[in-house]
Amino acid sequence: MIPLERHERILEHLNAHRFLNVEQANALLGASAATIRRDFSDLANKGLAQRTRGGLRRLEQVEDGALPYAFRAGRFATEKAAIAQAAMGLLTPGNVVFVDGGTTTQQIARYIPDFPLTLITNSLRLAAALGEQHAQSGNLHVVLSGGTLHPEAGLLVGPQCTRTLSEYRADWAFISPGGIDIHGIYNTNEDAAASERVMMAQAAKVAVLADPGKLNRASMCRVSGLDLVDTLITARTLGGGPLQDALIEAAVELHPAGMK
Amino acid sequence: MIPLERHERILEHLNAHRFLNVEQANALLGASAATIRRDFSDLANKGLAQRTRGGLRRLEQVEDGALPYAFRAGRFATEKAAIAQAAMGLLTPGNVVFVDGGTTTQQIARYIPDFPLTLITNSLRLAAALGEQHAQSGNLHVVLSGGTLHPEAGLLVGPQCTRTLSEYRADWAFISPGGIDIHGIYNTNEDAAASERVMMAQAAKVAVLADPGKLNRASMCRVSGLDLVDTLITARTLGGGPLQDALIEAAVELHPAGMK
DNA sequence: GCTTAATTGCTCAATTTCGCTTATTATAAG
DNA sequence: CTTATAATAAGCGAAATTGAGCAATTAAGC
Repeated sequence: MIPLERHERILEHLNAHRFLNVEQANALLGASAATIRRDFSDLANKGLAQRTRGGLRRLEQVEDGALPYAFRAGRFATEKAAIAQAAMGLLTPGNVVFVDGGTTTQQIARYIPDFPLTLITNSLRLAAALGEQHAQSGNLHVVLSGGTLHPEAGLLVGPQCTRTLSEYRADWAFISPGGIDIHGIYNTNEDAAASERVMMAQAAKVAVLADPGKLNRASMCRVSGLDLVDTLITARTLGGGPLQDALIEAAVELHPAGMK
Repeated sequence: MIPLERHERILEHLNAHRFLNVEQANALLGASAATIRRDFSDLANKGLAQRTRGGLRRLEQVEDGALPYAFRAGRFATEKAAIAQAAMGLLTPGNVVFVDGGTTTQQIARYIPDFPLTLITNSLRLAAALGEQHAQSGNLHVVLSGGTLHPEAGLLVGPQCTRTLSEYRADWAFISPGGIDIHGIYNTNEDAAASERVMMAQAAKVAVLADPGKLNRASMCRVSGLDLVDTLITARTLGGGPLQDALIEAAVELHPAGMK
C-alpha cells in the first residue's frame, strides 16, 4: 500500500472517530507498528492531526475543516516547503511582509523565523495555522485583511479586502500566483489577482513563489508584468529557455531553493 | 485506549453531568481504578476539573477567560449548542447579522438556516468553520473584519477591526460576553469588548448569548449596560433573583433555549 | 542495466504507563 | 470519642510506547 493511501485512510478514520491508536491502525492498514508510528508522526508534522502517546487525535475546529484542502496542497509538497523556507530566508528581524493566499504560502507557517516579524495576509488558512502554531511566541504579529470570504479558497476578497491592504506598507510581498510566463504572472481568480496587485504596489520588494507546476503557465487574469517582480523563488534552477531570458531581461533575481 | 482519549472523555462526561466518580469512570473507560485516579489527578493539576474525594467535579466558579480555548469550548457544550440554535431562530431571510467571537457563537456554524443570510464576524474560527461547512450553499455570505490576530482566542482585534466593523450595519448583533450581571455585560478582554461595543452600536437589535457559567458573573471590562440589550438567550429559565428583576427592568426580552 | 534514494519491518534500550498490593488518611456511623 | 468503611497515595513489576539504528526490499532516475 502506498504511503499516501495509508495517510488518507488514517485521516478518514480520524474523521469518523476521533482517535486512532497504533493497534487499530494496524488492523485497518496491515502495516507494521513502526510504519504506523512513522505515518502518525508525518501527519502530525504536516499539521493534519495531533500526536499523542499511543495514537493520533483529530484536530478540532479550524483544522479539521482544512483537511481536503491540505491534500490538494500535497502536490509538489516538498518543493513548496523548500520554497517557503527559502522565502523566509529573505527576511530580517523587524520586517513587515504581505503574504498572499495559496498552497505554497501556506507552508510558510512551518518556517517562521523566531525573530520579531509582522505578517499581513488575506488568507484565512494561513492566519489560522499561524495562530495555532505560534500562539505563545510573542515575536510574531499577524494581521488579517478584512473582506468577504471566498469559501473554496479560504481567502478574503472584495473591496474591503483591497482597501484594508492598501492601508499597510511592507518590506516584502510574497506572491503565490497561479502561473508565470514570459509576459508576467497570472491568477485564476479575479478577486485574488486584485489583492495581489495591491500587495505588490504597497511593498518595497516583491518575491514570487512558484513551484514547478506554475512555470510557463498562463491563467485567466494577468496580475502584472515581470518588471514589478524583484525575486523569483523556484524549487530548482530554471535551466535556460525563454522564460529565464525574459526574467533576466526584467532584472528579476532568480533564487532556486535548496532541495536537500 | 489512549491516555488523552480517556482525559477527553472524562471531561465530556463532566460537561454533561456535573460529577464523575471512580466507579462510573471505570465503567465508562474500562481502565483500572488506579489509572482513573491518576487521570483525575492529572486533570485537576491542569486546572481542568476539581478533585474531590470519591471523584471529580466540573469547575463552575472559574472564569472562562483564564482557561485554554479548547477546554472552554467543551464546557456547557450542550447548553451552548441549544443557545446557538435558538439564536438562529430569531433570524429571517435576508438578514445581516454581526456575530461576536466566542465559544458559544462558534456553535452557530452548526445551525445556519438555509435561507439567504449575511454574517459579519471578527472570529477566525467561526469564519473558517462556516467556510468549510457552507462552501457550496450559495445562500450564506460571510464577511470577516480586518485586524490583528489575537492567537489564543482566534479573534481579530484592534483599531482596524473596530473600524471595519463600523462600516457595516446589521439587523442583529449576537454578542457572547464573558459575563452578565445586574449592571451590564462584561468581557475578559479589552480588545474584544471594544469590538462588541461597535457591533452593538451598528445593529438594529442586540441579542446576548449566555450559558449558565456566564450568569451573575462580572469580568474586568464592562462592555455596556443592560439597557442596550434587546434579547437574552440562556439555556434555562433564570428562575427569579435580582438578575431577572434587573433584566425585566431594562425591558430585556428573555429567551430560554429549549433544552431537550 | 546500474546506481541511488526511499520505504519498510525489525530489534533494542530508555522511558512511560498500567494494574495490583499495601499502608495511610479521610469520612461516616455508632 | 471510637470504630468501621471507603478512598487515596505510594511502591513495584509487567507491559506498552517511543525513537534510533540497521538490513532488506522496492521504486525511481540516469
